[in-house]
Amino acid sequence: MTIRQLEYFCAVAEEKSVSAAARRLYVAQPPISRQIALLEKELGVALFRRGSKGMALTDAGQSLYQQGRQYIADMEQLSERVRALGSGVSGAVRIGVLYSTVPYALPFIRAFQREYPRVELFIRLDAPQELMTQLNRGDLNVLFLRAGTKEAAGLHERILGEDELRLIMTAATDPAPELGSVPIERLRGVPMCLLRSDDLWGYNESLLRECQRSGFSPAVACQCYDTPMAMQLVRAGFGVSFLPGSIVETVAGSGIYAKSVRGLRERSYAVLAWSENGYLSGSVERFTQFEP
Amino acid sequence: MTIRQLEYFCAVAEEKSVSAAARRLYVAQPPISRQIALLEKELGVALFRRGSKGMALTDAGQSLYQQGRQYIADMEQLSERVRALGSGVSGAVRIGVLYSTVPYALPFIRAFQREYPRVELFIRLDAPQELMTQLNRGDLNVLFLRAGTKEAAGLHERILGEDELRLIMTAATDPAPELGSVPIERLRGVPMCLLRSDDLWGYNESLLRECQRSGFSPAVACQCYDTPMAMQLVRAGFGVSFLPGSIVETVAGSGIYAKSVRGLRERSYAVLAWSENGYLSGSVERFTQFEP
DNA sequence: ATTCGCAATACTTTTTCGGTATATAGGGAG
DNA sequence: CTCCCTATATACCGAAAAAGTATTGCGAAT
Repeated sequence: MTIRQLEYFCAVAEEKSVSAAARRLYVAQPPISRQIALLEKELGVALFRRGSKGMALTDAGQSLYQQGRQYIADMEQLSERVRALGSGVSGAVRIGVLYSTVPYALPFIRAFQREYPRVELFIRLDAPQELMTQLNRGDLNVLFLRAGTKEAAGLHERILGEDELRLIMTAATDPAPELGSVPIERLRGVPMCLLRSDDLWGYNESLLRECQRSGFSPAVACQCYDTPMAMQLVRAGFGVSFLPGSIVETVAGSGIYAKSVRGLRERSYAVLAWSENGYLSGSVERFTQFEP
Repeated sequence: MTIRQLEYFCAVAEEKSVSAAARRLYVAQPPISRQIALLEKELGVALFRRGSKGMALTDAGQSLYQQGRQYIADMEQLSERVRALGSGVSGAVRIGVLYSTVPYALPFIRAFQREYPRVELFIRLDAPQELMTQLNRGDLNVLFLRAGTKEAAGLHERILGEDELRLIMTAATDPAPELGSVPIERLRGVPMCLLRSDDLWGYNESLLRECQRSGFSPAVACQCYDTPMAMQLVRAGFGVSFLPGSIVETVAGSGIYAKSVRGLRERSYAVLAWSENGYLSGSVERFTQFEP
């Protein structure tokens, strides 16, 4: 029993005529007769009562017709679903977002969602180490990260935007209260709350280099693992910290503000990253190539 | 997309290997590769990730596999259902039963039901004219009737059993209270409640003939259309009546009893009848041929 | 680096499927 | 009642598709 036999059969059942069905399907009449006969032989049932005024369904034919039509429709739907999945218009994308990339990630994700509303999106906000672990485990498909000067191993990266590194502080810890921007020399001896640098995608290393070019080493007050914690530390007066410019707006207020650092040329890049090896599903592929 | 392609695909998905699937399906390996490739081309999706350690499903493949297995199972089930319908092990039979054939009909139907429990049975008890109308309209498929000496037109008949015609009466209307059986001459002048004879399958005609052979005409008290009414009339003392022997037991009691009529040679045949022209579904065919 | 295993490709053979021509049956008109 | 018309079934042929055999190509493991 093949799909084609079912289609022929249903056409004949609807037209109540082999000839009419043949015309509708753009084939000759004998093949239809033959396939119907084969189907009947295989099932061991007469599906039609042959009369000179056309073909009428038997009980068995009636049953086959009702279910057969549904069956053919199911097949179409099945193909369509898989096709959609392959082309990326449906499926799922699991996204990991680093806190400081939120200003890039959210508009991107939103635009993608508008374009492909049938793709399920899962979003996880976490620290870079966690995100990487989950990417490698396959629990996440793509990450919004910060790229440093180094190339990350085993990752495809796509730059979404670049930011100036800005100093954030409270009024009490402002190294240059009288100026609109802070000369880098003023950072000498100022306690800083830095994000840990054992991940490849931070900006600490380059920051340290910049300070050393100015002839001093920064005073590290403490290190933390995520941006929100660093913000809390700054707010509590532990010291100052650095953030990419674009994220500053979302965390400013409540006693915290940002200034540029004159002489700090280092910039931070927000990137979309995904695994170099390993398989990308259609929807993930679409996501990585998506242009908002 | 064909069923065969789906089957090949599912086998490969399960074995995670083209070669293993080929062995399982008793075909060579290249056809499997080719059909998979064709399927992928048609759907525009990679269904497998090819590695030297076998084939692994992609997301699209995963989806197709889950639904495809179900789909194939559905096809099997579809075939089976139609086959069953054709062979008569499932389906429906609409049965009309004449009151006086109940002792034959019920055991027959019960035995059929035991043999083919998946066949739906609809049973209607009615007067012969009604039953015939419904048979001709196609509302009923088979009838349990009484056959007279005449052949019924347009009906196949199958004799299920024969009965002596017995006289039923109350003590007050017994024409021969002192005898165990009634000589036919005693019926002279005895009022009778007869079933109407304008149907072909009654026994009135032959009964009248028998009386006339004995030299008298029966005194007709009244005529009715169905056995239960005749019974009520007898019970109420309108007169005596005739019934096939086998039904007498089910209606005896409550003042009514039966006696043989000596000299009445006419017998009544319980028959299973179905339309001569017109199409018989598998289950109806089975029913008509059924031997309890 | 070599070899082994497995999937893909090239090519041949067989089967199946569709097309043309024709036979056959049933119904309606004269 | 006969003829004809319509519609389905059958016969046969050519084309397309599928399976089989042989071979290549690619990765991984030793």
